[in-house]
Amino acid sequence: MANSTDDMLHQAQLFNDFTAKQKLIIIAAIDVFAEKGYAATSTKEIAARAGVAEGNIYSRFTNKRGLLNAIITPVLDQMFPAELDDFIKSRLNQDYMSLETFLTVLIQDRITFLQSNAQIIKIVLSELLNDTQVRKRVINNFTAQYWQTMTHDLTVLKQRGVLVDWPFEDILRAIWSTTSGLILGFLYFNQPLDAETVNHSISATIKALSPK
Amino acid sequence: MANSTDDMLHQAQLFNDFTAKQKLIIIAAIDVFAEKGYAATSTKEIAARAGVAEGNIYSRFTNKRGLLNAIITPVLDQMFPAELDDFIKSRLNQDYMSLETFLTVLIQDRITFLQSNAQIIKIVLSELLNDTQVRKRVINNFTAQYWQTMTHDLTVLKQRGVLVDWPFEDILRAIWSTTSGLILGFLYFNQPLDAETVNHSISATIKALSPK
Amino acid sequence: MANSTDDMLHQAQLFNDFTAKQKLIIIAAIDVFAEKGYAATSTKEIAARAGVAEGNIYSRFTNKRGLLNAIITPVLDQMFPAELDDFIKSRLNQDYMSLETFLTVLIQDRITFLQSNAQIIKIVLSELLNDTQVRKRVINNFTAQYWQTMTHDLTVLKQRGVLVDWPFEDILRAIWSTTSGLILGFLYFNQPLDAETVNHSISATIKALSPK
Amino acid sequence: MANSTDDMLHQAQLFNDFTAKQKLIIIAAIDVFAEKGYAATSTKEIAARAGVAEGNIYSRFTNKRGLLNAIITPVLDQMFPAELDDFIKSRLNQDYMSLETFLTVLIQDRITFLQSNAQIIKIVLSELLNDTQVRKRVINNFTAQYWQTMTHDLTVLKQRGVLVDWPFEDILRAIWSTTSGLILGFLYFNQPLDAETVNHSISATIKALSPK
DNA sequence: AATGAATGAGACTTCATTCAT
DNA sequence: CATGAATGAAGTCTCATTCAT
Repeated sequence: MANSTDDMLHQAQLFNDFTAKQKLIIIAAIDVFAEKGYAATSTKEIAARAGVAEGNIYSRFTNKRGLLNAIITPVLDQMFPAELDDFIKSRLNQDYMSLETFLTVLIQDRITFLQSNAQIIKIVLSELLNDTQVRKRVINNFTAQYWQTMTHDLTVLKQRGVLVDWPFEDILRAIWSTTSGLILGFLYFNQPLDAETVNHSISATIKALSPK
Repeated sequence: MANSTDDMLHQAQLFNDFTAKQKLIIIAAIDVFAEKGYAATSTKEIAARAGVAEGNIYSRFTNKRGLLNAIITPVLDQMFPAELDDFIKSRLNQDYMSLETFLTVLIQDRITFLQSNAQIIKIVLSELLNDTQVRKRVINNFTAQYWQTMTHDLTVLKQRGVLVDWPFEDILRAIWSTTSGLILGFLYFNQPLDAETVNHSISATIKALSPK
Repeated sequence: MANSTDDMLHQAQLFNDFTAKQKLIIIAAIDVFAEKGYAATSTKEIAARAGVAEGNIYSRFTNKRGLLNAIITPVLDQMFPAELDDFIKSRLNQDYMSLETFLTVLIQDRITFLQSNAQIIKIVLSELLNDTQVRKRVINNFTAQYWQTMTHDLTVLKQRGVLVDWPFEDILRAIWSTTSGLILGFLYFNQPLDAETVNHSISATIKALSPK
Repeated sequence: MANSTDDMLHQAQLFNDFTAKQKLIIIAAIDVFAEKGYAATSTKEIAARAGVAEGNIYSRFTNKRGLLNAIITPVLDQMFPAELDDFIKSRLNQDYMSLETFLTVLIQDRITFLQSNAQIIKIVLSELLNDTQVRKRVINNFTAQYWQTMTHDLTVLKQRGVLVDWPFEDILRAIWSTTSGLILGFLYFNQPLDAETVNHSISATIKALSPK
């Protein structure tokens, strides 16, 4: 499946440091990696799809894994942002910030992110399951700053009595399960990602995490 | 990582049609496929880990993919069961069956299933992302009978007013997202799967799917 | 240049631990390595010359360097023997052992050895110049036992007053320079290795190392 | 190992026809060729070590082998000089010229030459073993004029009765074996090249070639 | 049935060389 | 003239699969 125009525009932003030909390689690699998986993809096929000589891959990315890393790194780095959305940041410490607003902004933001990077997300996901190194990077990115930011904010909500008093792990899992379920259905099973569907998921999460 | 004793006992049941030597191959293949992914695993490594000659793989399983299919088929076939748990079946049509009981039994059952087949689930999951054929089989298994069974039961609950009035897709996604999130955390990120954690997930799902 | 019949008989003894097909590979590799050097030889050419599939090289010898090592190891191990020729051993401690006899037996023995392993010697020599690892192995083989054996015997000859009183290094260099010069002329410049030529070299060494 | 200052000064003389940038390439190539051998060296590494673009190699030296030839040619041309040292020339036809003087001057001169061109000598040596073309050039340089000059002078010494009456091949081999043994020990095995060591080698050669 | 040696296509990668800038 | 990106042939090595024993 070829990248959509939107994807290509978005990827153009992610890979600004690369030359035009390098971008061709990256675009092609994203396509094939997302379709068949990293291990089942040959550099020959990538080169052919990019319309360049195979050697280019190695002069720019050192080796096949270097190409993979160049692709997934920017997405990995943005997957668990160190800072929350400005809107949330500005209102969270004010007493009128509801759980509903918090979760809505949070989940919407991540859905937009995941959808914008659909193809790369597929690759990251597949490697997450198969590659210990990638898994470690994800865990690291998660714990490094995101965890602290989130737990800080969740604590505020807990103290205000609008959030269920569970361990943060369970709360975060609930949020991410819903978000991921939505995206995976969209990415792999042609399920819609329209406003109503998203709203149901957000609504489900809000209810799930509200105290009884 | 080697299979646990529980896994091996469970797998012994799944693969009763195979000879002892074939089971050795299957056990070994499950281990390596789950660890590194199908594409990154060589038949030589499987044979070595099983302690048999490489040729044995081909005499019974035709080829590498045949071995994969032999492994994932029984799990695929049970992943979306055509019939619900006896307890649910017996009570669902009675008016005192609560959403809470329904979801608790349903989710508990799938968690038990997924956990019992942890290694194979990893393999199925990875192939789901990378292999169109496997994805089609999953979709097929899902829609064939499970969908009808579930929608029938969910309809009953909806009519009784204890279930939110959303499309079945959204309801099923909510259930499966929670369940999968729990299992994936357990399988890939060393998260616990103890009673409290499971209860929180189930509780979250119940709240999520209850009408306001 | 193909191996001579003598070489092949000799090599059959050196490589007894290998199967027939492995020996074919070794014979072919010796030929090409000796002719063009290790680095300039492709495994494809070796396989073609041996009449086997290229993969065989890797299943038996791990990699290209493994094949080189299999070839040079037995020769390296015999190049600087830990024990001298029986004849020398038996007579050296007797008072009538002359320097002439000592050197004649010693040099003749090494010439026979070097000539019998002509092709492999070429390979060893080339690697000696280009590969630090091989150089270390040679130095190690030299110092491990050969040095002690030789210096012990040379000491006896010195004490008897029939050997020039130089450092052992200089004496050994004189012996090996002559021997090597003879062999290299034979191997690379089509010079003869007949009795008269050898006798002149031995005679030169005897005179060179006799006290004035 | 980088070139010593002496080497660089010496090389500056050998490669006067080249521009500064070309000399940088030559210096770098000498280093790497001497260390790993011609075949195992990439032009990319040479360019990197020289601090120039890879294309420069090709604009002046045509190709990799052209670079090798540019390096070894001046040394090959001087290895077997057509004319002997002035001192020898002037005195050889006089009756008081001793074998001792002859060999001392001759060997000292070659040792100085070989030592001054140590790195290039390593390259020449390695190619001598692996490359038929280089071997032919050496043989040609040897036979072209050096052989005639030497045999002429050796004949004088023979007639005067101060030189052993062997074929010239054997005499020249004795001289060159000793000289080469000295240099090789110095180049590859960290052996000393001090006055005493050299004197022993020269002394050995004199004795070896004196009539009994 | 079982073995694992053998095969050869094809994977990843290197590298001498070219050529547009 | 200088650069180094680009090329693609060729190299090393892997691996699914076959088949003689």
